[in-house]
Amino acid sequence: MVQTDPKAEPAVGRQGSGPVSQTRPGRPTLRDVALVANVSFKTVSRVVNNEPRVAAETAERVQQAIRELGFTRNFNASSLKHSLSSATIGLVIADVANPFFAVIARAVEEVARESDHLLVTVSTAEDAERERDVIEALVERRVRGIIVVPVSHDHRFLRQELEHGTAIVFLDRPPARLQADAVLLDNVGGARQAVDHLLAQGHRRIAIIGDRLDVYTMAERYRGYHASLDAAGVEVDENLVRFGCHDTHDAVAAVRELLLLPEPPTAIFAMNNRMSVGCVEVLAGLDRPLALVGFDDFELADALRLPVTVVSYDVEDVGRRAARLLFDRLAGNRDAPKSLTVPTHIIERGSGEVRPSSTTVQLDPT
Amino acid sequence: MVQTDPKAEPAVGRQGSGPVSQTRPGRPTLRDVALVANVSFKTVSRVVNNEPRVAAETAERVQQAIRELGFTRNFNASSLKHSLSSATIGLVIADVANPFFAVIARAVEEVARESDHLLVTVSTAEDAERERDVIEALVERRVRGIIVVPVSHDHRFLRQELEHGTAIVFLDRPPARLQADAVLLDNVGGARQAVDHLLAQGHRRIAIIGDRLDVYTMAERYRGYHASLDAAGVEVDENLVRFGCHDTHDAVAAVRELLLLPEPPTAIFAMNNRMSVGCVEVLAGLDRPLALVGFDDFELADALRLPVTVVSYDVEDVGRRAARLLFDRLAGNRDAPKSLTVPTHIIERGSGEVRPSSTTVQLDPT
DNA sequence: ACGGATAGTGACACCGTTGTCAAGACAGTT
DNA sequence: AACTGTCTTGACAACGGTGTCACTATCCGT
Repeated sequence: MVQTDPKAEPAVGRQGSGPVSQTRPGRPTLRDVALVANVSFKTVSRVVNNEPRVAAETAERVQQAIRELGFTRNFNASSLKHSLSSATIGLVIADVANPFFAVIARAVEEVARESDHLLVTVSTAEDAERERDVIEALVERRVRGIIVVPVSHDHRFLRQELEHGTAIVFLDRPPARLQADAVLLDNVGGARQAVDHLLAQGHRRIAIIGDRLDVYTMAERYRGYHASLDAAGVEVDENLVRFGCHDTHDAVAAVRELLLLPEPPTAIFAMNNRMSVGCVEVLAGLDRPLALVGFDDFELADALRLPVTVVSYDVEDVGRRAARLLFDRLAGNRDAPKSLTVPTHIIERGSGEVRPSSTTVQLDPT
Repeated sequence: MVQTDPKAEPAVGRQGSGPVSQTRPGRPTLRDVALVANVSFKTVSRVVNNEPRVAAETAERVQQAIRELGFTRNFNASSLKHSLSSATIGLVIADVANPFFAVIARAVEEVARESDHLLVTVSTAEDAERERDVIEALVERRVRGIIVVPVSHDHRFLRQELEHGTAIVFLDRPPARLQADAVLLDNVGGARQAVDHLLAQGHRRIAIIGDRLDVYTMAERYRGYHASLDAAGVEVDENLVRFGCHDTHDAVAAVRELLLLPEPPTAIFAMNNRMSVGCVEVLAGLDRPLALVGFDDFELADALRLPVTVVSYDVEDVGRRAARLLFDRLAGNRDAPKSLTVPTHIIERGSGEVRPSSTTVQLDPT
């Protein structure tokens, strides 16, 4: 039972009947199994990979040893050999806790699983430096492909990766200074729909609340806002334009400020789901609510005190398409980079159909 | 300058001034870089790892070659060498798109990032077989640790993994037939708080809606429900007990059924955030709403037509603690398995403070 | 009885990297 | 000039697997 042989022999006695106590830390390898089963490690490899040319009796003995030692193949080592890297893809997003990204993550993971790949999800927190770092980390791990919601404005550093065979698909925002696949939304069109809708209700003082303008989607949606107002001959009042709101909390503050203006808006266009939620928290407390249309649908939007009219689109589909594009590349597709645009549509729930009130809205400034 | 050695030479000409066109597919290796920089591959390895003993001029030449070829170290190969596997941990959850899990994922990723680890997130969809499969896949990739929200009721298959050095922490639900670390909620206590609260408002017919009873958290919360009613001397009416609701949709159906009972409930205890949302969707449409207390807080719960009273707890903290426990193990802690229980508290928002109505509630059965 | 096919197995090189060791160059000592 | 030490570099063996090939034993047909 107790062995004193100081040499490389693993802690296996094999003269008892009970399970062997694995003294040595670390995982058993093919060689350890081979020693126990009394075959060469190559034969163990054959058994592990279900290769045909193994005698049934030998295979059984090997299986027994595998169970006994709790052997599991080292996937990294085997993929090292045939150089096709770990069956893994990467997803680079801003923040998993944001429902938009969470749904994307689920869709991508689902497609990945269909192709027997694992998904590594990493967050950038909208930081360009972190973006480079995490992509670097993924490349070092030799993921086969990366789906990225980009932050930085220069993706030339990815050109060599593409040439080396890593598939890269951009999601929600296009690549900058790089030719690559992308799945985007009709941001301009969606924003136009939103603002057109508010204009049609008679609104003229339409505020807009969003994140930093250097985020691609924000810029695009702002373009749509502009285009809609321009087409209607309504001048943009810079006082009603509020960028730089990063989260719900910022949006709440922005709405409060808007309401305290000498000439407050009668409607708000919230540029993403975070902004919408912030708006709702304030607007729900008002007697005579402002009109609100938000970009992005979100759960419970219809169960709120003020059910929110939104510009919606199939988020799951966005993720799925990006993942499909990626696996298409991995399967060998060498066509020129493709860019898909997913359409948007408006869902009327009430908040967007509020008419402008003649009297100025009151807010208790707390 | 030009070398004509027919052997092992990669597709690199090096007689021009412009960037070298990489004809050969596949990634450059240390050897490729070495060939270009005219040093041994070991020297390149030194440069890549910032080892001290390299002449400045040599290092510069190597760096140049690295940039030129777009070389990136193969992390899998290096971790193969020193046998401490890829700096990666795994997170096994039911579904990333569920806000509870999304927040957990973010918290875990954050802690992982602090320790320079990547996070692989995989979903089980509450399927025990998939649980085994994905854990197997993670182990094959030699993740250093796994945080798992378990589904199956027998985790003995993980014992050998633990012995082999893979850290495993259970989250939200305890391990079955295995000694391992866990971070849990005070499910019984939380449920008691919820039902006690409803009893205090005068309710006696308190319905309960939840997922399958074989999910640990459901069973525990049901115990709390029972305990509370028992203590108050109220008999449990089986008609008011609705299990097997997997999603929001199922919950909606369950509430509809409850309302059509000859003796409908005056209050509902929703056993998780999915159930609460389902309840809200129905209750918000009623003239005289039933009382509702939900387990799990959720975004916008306070902006709903019927602001929802919930049993809350710090979800982020749950994830963080699990991750800390994991990295603590990876750092070498060999203490006996620990089990943490995160406390819960009630947040009153209105729905839980509705008094029982004397008249029977009416529902238009659509 | 003999050549050839085939089943079963092992030896060995190799994947891309790091650790170990040794060797060459050069400076400073004695 | 010989010796020591430091700096710089390369050869070579791992790490844990897989692919290739060669070898033995058996089986078949003639």
